[in-house]
Amino acid sequence: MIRIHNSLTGEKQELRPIEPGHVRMYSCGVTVYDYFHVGNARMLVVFDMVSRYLRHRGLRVTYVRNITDVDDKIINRAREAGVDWREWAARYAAAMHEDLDKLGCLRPEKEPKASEYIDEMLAMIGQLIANGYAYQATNGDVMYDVHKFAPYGQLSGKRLEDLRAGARVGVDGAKRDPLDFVLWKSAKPGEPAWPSSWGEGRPGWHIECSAMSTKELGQHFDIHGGGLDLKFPHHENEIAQTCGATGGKFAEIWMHNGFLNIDNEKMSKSLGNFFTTREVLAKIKHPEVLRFFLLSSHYRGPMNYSPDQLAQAEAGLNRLYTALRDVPVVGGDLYSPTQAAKDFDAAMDDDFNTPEAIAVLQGLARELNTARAAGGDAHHARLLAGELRALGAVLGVLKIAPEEWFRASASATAGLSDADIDERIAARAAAKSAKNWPESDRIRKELAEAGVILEDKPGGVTTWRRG
RNA sequence: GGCUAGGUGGCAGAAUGGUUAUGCAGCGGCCUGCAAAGCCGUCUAUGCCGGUUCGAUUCCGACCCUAGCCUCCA
Repeated sequence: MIRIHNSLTGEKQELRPIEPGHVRMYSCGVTVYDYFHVGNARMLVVFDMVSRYLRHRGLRVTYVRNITDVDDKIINRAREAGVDWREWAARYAAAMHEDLDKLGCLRPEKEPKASEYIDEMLAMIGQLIANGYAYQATNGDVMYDVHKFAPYGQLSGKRLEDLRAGARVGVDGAKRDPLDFVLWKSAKPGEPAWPSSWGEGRPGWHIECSAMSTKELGQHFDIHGGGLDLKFPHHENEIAQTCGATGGKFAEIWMHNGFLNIDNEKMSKSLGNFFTTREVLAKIKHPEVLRFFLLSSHYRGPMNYSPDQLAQAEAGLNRLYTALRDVPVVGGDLYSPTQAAKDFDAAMDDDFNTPEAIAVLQGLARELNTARAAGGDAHHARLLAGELRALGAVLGVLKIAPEEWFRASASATAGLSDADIDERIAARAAAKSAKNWPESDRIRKELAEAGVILEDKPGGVTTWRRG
């Protein structure tokens, strides 16, 4: 039984797909106005992990993650650069795919772009007006009338009075209520616009997700996810829109991932404390390091980004790859579900407890190290290695050959080449056979200073890895 | 001010009404020419004050602190 924390109720509930055996899930993707930052990466990796795990448990998954390509930020950036907004969005959508591929995120079944769903948005807005939930304001914008939707605030636990008491909502003269939000913005010169019954204009951000999710998954589906900061107002507004237009149910379970902070503060442009995923990927040994780090803490809690944390993630992964090292894989990985596999599933079944699942992997590594030690059970070791790889794959890690992992370097260009290293090792082997220990140690130290660690194995074999 | 989440050992991070995850780091041992890796052992913890209980880190209440949302934001 898979249990998931539902933001709507604040409690864990059993996942019972509306259509038996088939989970339909949607997550709000990124706005492609720039390279996405590591905070975005957390959300993308988290929901990729969710979809991978549900598939691992034998469920069919239809995962839809949108691309927001109609947005103020895109329009402004494109204008500053003197580029067409479509071209600008396409450029960063392509970059996003490159980085996501590196991070091991599978492509969702559908990746709708907002600009291709204008008709669906207009239809939904029309329905909202017909149902009495929306109105055209004096400035031409079409607004959602939050008073009319009784459950408004249910997801975020906010009441309209409390929101107003906040007194931080700017008063817009065109709105009946400061909390009303825009569905359709009337056209401004030089901005993208589409014709509509309410005049030329473009969609508001919130209506995009309602229209795309309804079109691709139907109005009633299983899981809707996104970052915690989208809970209010974005997801609250999505509920108001979809339920207001269709009169039916929307997502059964709402999932929100916590923030990735820097120095215990949320990343933000104003504080200048954010990193793009692209620049982080360039600094680490392998993309799996970032992915492993992002999954090393429970998805709902906050976590802190720091180089030290990445180093710890690399160390953890090192241990797992070390266990897999030199264990022959014959005809693909052998997988025989054991207690560890059951423990892994039990941890993941409980609201995707990836830290505990990783602990199971570490336990498996220990078992594997024992089995493959001199005098151990080589056949058992192969089974364990296959299992470790299979479970790692569910989290999207341990996907490369151990040798590749150990030869990878955080700084791809600097340092010694593989051939250089082999040459020094040969020189050291000669010194060793002459029992010239000072020379042997000198070479080892020299390599260590270049970031290469040597390991003498039984039988006079020396292997190396980049630290 | 309103609402929400959280405060666990040197670091990160789970779990749990009583038997002290996991990884990194440290210490001791085995192994090694010496190392590295591995294995074995081992030291550090549950913000503060009350309450319930045979017993609370875990449940309840107050307090302190932190973060987030209330405005675009994963």
